[in-house]
Amino acid sequence: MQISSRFTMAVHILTCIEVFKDDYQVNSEFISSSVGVNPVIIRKIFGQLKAAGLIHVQRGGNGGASLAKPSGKITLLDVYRAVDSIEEEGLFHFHENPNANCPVGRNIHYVMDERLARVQSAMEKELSSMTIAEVIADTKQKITADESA
Amino acid sequence: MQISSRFTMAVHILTCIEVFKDDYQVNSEFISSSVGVNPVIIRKIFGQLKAAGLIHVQRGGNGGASLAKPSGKITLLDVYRAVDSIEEEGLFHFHENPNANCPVGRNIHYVMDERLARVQSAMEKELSSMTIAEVIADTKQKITADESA
DNA sequence: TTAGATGTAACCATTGACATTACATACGAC
DNA sequence: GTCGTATGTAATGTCAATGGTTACATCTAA
Repeated sequence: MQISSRFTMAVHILTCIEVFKDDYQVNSEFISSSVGVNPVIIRKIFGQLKAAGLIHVQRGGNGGASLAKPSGKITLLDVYRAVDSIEEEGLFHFHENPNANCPVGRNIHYVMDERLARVQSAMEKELSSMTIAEVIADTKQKITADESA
Repeated sequence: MQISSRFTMAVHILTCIEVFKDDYQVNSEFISSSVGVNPVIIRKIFGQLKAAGLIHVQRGGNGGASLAKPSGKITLLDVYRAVDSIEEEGLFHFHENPNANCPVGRNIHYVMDERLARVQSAMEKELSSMTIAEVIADTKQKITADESA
């Protein structure tokens, strides 16, 4: 089982918004061309990023998206939480019907929960240490390097 | 997207094997009752755990499963890798058709890969720090505590 | 040889992701 | 105010993975 590509698409979207903001109208059509998916998919992710307070979205002519806060203040954890609804469920999915009449079945959930939470925390800590600003910086640097080659 | 419940089932299975080995014949039927799923599911996970060298499985009367190595030598990462085929794919799923004609689309994969690998490593490091022996010890302790209450 | 266990193939149902069309809704410019 | 343009979202379809279940071949200890 893998984490949905919505996450990498969302990072891609935020990067595009910032990189192209001065030169293009960054709307769902424009971004869909860069990401390589249907514009509707982009709009749905727009909705999730907007709900999380990461971007502003405007309708109408000259519409499109813009960052709601500095890229240095947006961590990959923010993005991950915005598009993957792990809040309620957690990263791990526990089997649902362990037998309460079995000593192991009755206690395994309790015993594992703390450990699974630690694993998820480790992952989230790493995600929270990275910002969109860094991704943008690396991308721009790569673009420049490619052009001079 | 969540990690398959096969992982927590596998931990449950390994715990059962060790906890009940002296008092019961621990076969797929027995375990399925504790885990709360169909015996065939248990047998499929048997196959994955066996392929990973974590258990021995024996057919026929008095058959069943046993640990192939001390529980203290089996980490949760071993179990995770045994049942979730993340080896080839990785934890994250990248969108597959970024536009090579777009400066961002052309480079986003390269820029993100290193970061995603770091996140996965952080998670695996945490998983590798926990052993089945610890899960068993906590489970036994919980059972004793419940009985004396 | 036989009872009992695993190994596995062949289904089915459900779920979630992602794709796509279509259209209602909102906003800016004139 | 109307008109062009972009978002918001419902409806539908496809595809893959999970988990459930039945059935049966295969193996093994007694």
